[in-house]
Amino acid sequence: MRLPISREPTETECKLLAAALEVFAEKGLHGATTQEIGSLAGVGKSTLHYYFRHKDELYARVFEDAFMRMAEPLQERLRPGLGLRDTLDGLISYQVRAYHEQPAMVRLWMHENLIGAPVAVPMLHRLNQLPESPYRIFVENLQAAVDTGEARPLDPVQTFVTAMGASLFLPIAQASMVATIEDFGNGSTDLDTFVAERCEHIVELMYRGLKA
Amino acid sequence: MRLPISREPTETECKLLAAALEVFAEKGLHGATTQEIGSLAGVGKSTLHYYFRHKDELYARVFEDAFMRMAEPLQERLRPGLGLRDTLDGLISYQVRAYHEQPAMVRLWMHENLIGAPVAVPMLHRLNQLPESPYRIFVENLQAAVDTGEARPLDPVQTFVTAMGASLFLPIAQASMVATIEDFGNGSTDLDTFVAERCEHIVELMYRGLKA
DNA sequence: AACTGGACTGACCAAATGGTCAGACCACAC
DNA sequence: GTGTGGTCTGACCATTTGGTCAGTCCAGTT
Repeated sequence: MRLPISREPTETECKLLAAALEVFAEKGLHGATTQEIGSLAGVGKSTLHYYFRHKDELYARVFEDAFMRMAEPLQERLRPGLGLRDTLDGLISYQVRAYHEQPAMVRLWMHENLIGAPVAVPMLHRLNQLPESPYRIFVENLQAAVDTGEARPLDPVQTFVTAMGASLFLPIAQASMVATIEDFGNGSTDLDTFVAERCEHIVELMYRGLKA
Repeated sequence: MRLPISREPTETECKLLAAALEVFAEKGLHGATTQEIGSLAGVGKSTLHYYFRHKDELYARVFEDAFMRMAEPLQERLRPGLGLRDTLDGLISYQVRAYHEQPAMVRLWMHENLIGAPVAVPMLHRLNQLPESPYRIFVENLQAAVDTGEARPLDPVQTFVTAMGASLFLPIAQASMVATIEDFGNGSTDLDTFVAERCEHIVELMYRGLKA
């Protein structure tokens, strides 16, 4: 009867977390049903409520896990002291590739944004407080590039938002954008090669646009 | 008893469409309830089903109306023959401002993307077929700039995606991004001034990044 | 064998969902 | 007055929802 607290997660628990990630990413917090998550994990929905009292608690747990799993590799790529181009490349190349390969993460985050980001906003504030926050380092490296004269004067926060948008927009709006790529692209390019070319395109565009 | 077909829309019908836009933008097709839309319009949900047989039909109608209302002004701004900078500015300035002022449209479109864009994709294909499609003109103007040597060689479709992402990302991910702006911004800037500066920032960045 | 406690479930509940339908209401025509 | 036809609604229905709960099952301990 007691709820399990802080111990090695059961195999069932892991299956539930994996199933929940999939279903929450597909349908969002409100669209997902505990029934469907349970079935996908191979258990009844009662078992879900046994491990995670409420849907919201499971959701918060899933989102935090997924978010940290995506943000961690950024910390290796974005080191303090990197030059303008390496800083841009560190953020953009990783995000373009990672989110293309794991579209579930983008979907999960978009659903989260559409309900007001109740889990993401506190997480971001906590993360950005730390000196090793990759986003903080990106902004600080940009500011340093401005100070040393490598980059022209610019608002590093604006540039951060632009870099994020350029990297994430394709997976975010994939359903709509693929239609346009089909209409205007040279026809032979499939989505995978388009994404592969995308890293170089964004980094080159932004580097040229930012350098002094 | 008969369903009304092709006549001047009743006042109630207009109220329902306006209410539906608001609720669909907030909660998406599946999250919205006919009950809530009806109440917001000041009628019972039976009235909604009287005018629009099914929720899906109302949704498709609302989305198509809203999409065309947003795309139309672009046709005035994006004319064939514009130079590189004017083409960039035509798309970006309008979208940054319009979607900041009407965040409901972005939300509606994001929800639509998350369910696979069943209404948007056919619409886009239809729109892009036309020679006066603003997206087509944007891409063609970019290609022309490359051909005349005003711009360096580049893939105009990649550039289109980048321009869309840079313009739309802030309203798309507002809930999360505002947190980061608060953490790293200079503190005094509120969202409105950040958005105002955003147009110039993106256009300048992309123009410098694209020109030969 | 008897007991314990965690893992798990089927049956159940109140609430909410999209949708239906018979009929009320009302301005207008005859 | 007596229709008529469009507008609108309350009551209703089958289904699904998140969540509860009593109780089953079973490995380990004594």
